[in-house]
Amino acid sequence: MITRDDVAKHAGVSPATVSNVLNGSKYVSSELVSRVEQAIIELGYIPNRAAKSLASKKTDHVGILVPTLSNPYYGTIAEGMESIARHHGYIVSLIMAEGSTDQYISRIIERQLDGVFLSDFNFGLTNKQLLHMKNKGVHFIIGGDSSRSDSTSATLSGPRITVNYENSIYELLMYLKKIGHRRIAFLSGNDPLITEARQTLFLKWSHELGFDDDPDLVVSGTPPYMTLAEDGYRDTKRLLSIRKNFTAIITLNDLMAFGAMKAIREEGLHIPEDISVIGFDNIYLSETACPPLTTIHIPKYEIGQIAMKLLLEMIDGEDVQSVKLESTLILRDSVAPVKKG
Amino acid sequence: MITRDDVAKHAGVSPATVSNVLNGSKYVSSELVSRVEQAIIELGYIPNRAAKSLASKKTDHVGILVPTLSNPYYGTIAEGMESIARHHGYIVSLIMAEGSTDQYISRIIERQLDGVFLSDFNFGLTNKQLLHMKNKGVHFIIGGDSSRSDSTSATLSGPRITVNYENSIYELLMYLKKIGHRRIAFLSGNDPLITEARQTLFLKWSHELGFDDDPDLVVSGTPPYMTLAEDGYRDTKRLLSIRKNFTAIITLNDLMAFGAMKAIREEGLHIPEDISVIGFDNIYLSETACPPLTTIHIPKYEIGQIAMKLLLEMIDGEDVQSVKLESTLILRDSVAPVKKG
DNA sequence: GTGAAAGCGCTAACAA
DNA sequence: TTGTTAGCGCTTTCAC
Repeated sequence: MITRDDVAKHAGVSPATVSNVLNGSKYVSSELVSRVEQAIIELGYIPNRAAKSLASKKTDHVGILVPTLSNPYYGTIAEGMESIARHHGYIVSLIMAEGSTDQYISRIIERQLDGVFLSDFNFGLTNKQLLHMKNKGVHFIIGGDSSRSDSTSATLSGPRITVNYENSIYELLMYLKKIGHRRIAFLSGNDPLITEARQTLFLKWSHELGFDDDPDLVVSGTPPYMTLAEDGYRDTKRLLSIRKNFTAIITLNDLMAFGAMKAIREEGLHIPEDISVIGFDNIYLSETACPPLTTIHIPKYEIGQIAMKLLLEMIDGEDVQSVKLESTLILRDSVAPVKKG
Repeated sequence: MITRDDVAKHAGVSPATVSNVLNGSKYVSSELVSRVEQAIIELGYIPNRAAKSLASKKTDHVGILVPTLSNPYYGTIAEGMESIARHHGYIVSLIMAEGSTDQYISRIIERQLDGVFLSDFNFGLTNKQLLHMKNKGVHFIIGGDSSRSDSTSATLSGPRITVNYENSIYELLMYLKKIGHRRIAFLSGNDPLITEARQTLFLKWSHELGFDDDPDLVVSGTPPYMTLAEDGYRDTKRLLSIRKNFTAIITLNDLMAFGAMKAIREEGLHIPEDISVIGFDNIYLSETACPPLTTIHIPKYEIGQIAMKLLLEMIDGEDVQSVKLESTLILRDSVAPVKKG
C-alpha cells in the first residue's frame, strides 16, 4: 500500500506537507504543491480514510434511515441525498429500520456516522435516543410529517424537513366538492394511535367543507402498519364490502392508491366513473398508472438534497433551521365528477 | 469518548483482554468475560470503527453500485444485500453510477470498501478497472446479465450472479405462439451495440419458433439508454406510429412495460385484447398494474442476499464460484389470445 | 513556508 | 489464560 510517507519521500518533502497540499489546510508553495501532486499521480496514491477518520474524528460518512426501498419514494430521496454527498466527498449508507430502534441507533453510533437523515418520522425513536446520538456526535435531520400523539413519545426535537400539505389538501377537497363529491374515504395505513399529518389535515378540511362525517370512512391500518400496495388493496376491499357508498378515496401514498385501484377494479367498478382515487407522493409511476393517478406531489429528490445540505452545515458547526417545503396538487385522470343520479 | 482502555481499567484487565472478549478471537475466562461485559455496559462503551479498520485493514463496509433507485428493482436488491450485511456487522453504502467509471471506482477504492456488488453489468467498466479494484483489496461480484459485444470491453471476468432466462423466455414464447401470436415486438432500451441477454434469447427463440422476423420490431433505445417508464412509452409510441401490426410487445423490464401500456392505451387500443404486454423483473408493482402485468420474475431480494454472502466468503479468503439463478414466468392478465379475424 | 513528533483507538504478534 | 507493545496512516500542534 502506498502511504502518505511514500509520497513525501518520492516528492522530497515531509509527510505534513503532503497532508497540507491534500487538504488545502495550510499554504504550500506552488513549487512543492506541484511536486507533491506529481508524486501522487506517479505513485497512484489514495489516502486512507480510516486513518484520516481516526485522526480527525470525522468519517465523511452519513446515513439515511428508511423503512423500505420497495417504495421508490425513499429511493428517490436517497438519490437526492447521495447527489449532494458525493460532491462533498461523503458517502451515504443505507440504514434499514429493522429490528428495535436501539439496534439501528447503535449501528449508526458505532460507525460514528457524521450525520443521518431520519427519512420518516414514525420509526418510534424517542427524544432520549436522539439526544444519545447527538451526544455521540451524530448530527441528524428529521424528515416525514407525522406528529405522534401516542404516549410513547412526544414530538421529537431537532431540525426538520417537513412538507406543507395544507394548501394542496384544501385545493384537492375544494375541487372534489365542486365536482359533486360528498362521501370521501381516507386510508391512513397507520396505527390509529398515530395522528398522521396528512390524515389530520384531511379531517380538518373535510369537516370544514361539509363532507359527510362518517368515521367508518377513515380507515386505519393493521399491524405492522405498512403502507404498501397490498395494504391499500386489503383496506379498500374491506371498505367496499361494507358498502359505504363513497365516491372518492384518498390514500396515504401512491402505493396504497395502486392497491386501492386494483381492489376497485376487481369489484367491477370503474375509475374514475364510479370512484375517484387520489394518492400522495407523486412517485414517478403514478403517471403511468391506469388511469394516471391524481396525487399530491412531494419534492422527494429535493428533500434528499436539502437533508444532505443541512447535515453538511451542522457538521460544519453551523446552526440549522427547519425547512418547510410545499406540496403540489397534480390533477390526472383518476378523478372525475360524481355521476348524476 | 470512552475507549477500550477505559473499559480495561474499569474492569481491572488489560486492553487486549477487552479486545479478546469483544472479538471472541481468543479464549477468555468466563470470570473476566463477565467483568468486561459489565464494564462495557456501565460505561456505555462503543468500539471505534475507524481505529479498528486502521489496525485490521478491514472496514466491514461494502457498497452496491446502482444506476438508479427510481426503479424499485435495485431497491429490492439493496434491501436483500443489507439484510445479510447487517447480521454480520457490515454496513452497505450506496454508490450511484454517476460520472465517469473512474470516478466511482475511485470512490470505492478510497473508502477501502471490503467489497462491492456491481448490480448491473452495463456500467461500462473494463477488466482493467476491475483488476485495479481487486489489487486494492476490494472484492466484487458482478450482477446483471448483459454480455457486451461492443469494442469497449470484452466479457468482464470475476464471480457473477446471473439469472438463467432461457427457460422462461422459451416458455413465454411457446405460450404466445399457442395463443396465436406471430408478430412480437421487443423493446431493448439499450445501446444497439450492446447485445443484451434478454434480447439475445428472445431473438434466438423467436427465430426458432418461427415468429415473424421483422427487424423493425426490435427497438433499441436512445442515449442515454435508460430503461424507465418514459423510455418504454416513447419507444412504443414510435412503434405504434409506424403501424407494424404486432400483437404482443415484450419490454426489457417492467418499468418500460408500464410506459408501453400507457402508450397503447393512449392510442385507443386495449390491453390485452389488441396488444399483449410482457415485462421483465416482476417488480412488486407489476401485480397492481392495469391489467396486472405478465412478466418474468427475477429473484431480486435473493440476488442481493447471495451477493452479500459471496462477498463475505471472498473477504474470508474463500474461493467463490459464480451463481446462476432461475427466472420464472408469471402469467397475469396483460396477455391474451390474438383476436380472430 | 516547512517539518518533527505526539497522538487518534485498535489489532495482533509475542511475552509472561 | 492474560498482558505488553509495536505499529496501522493520518491530523495537528508547535518549533524551526
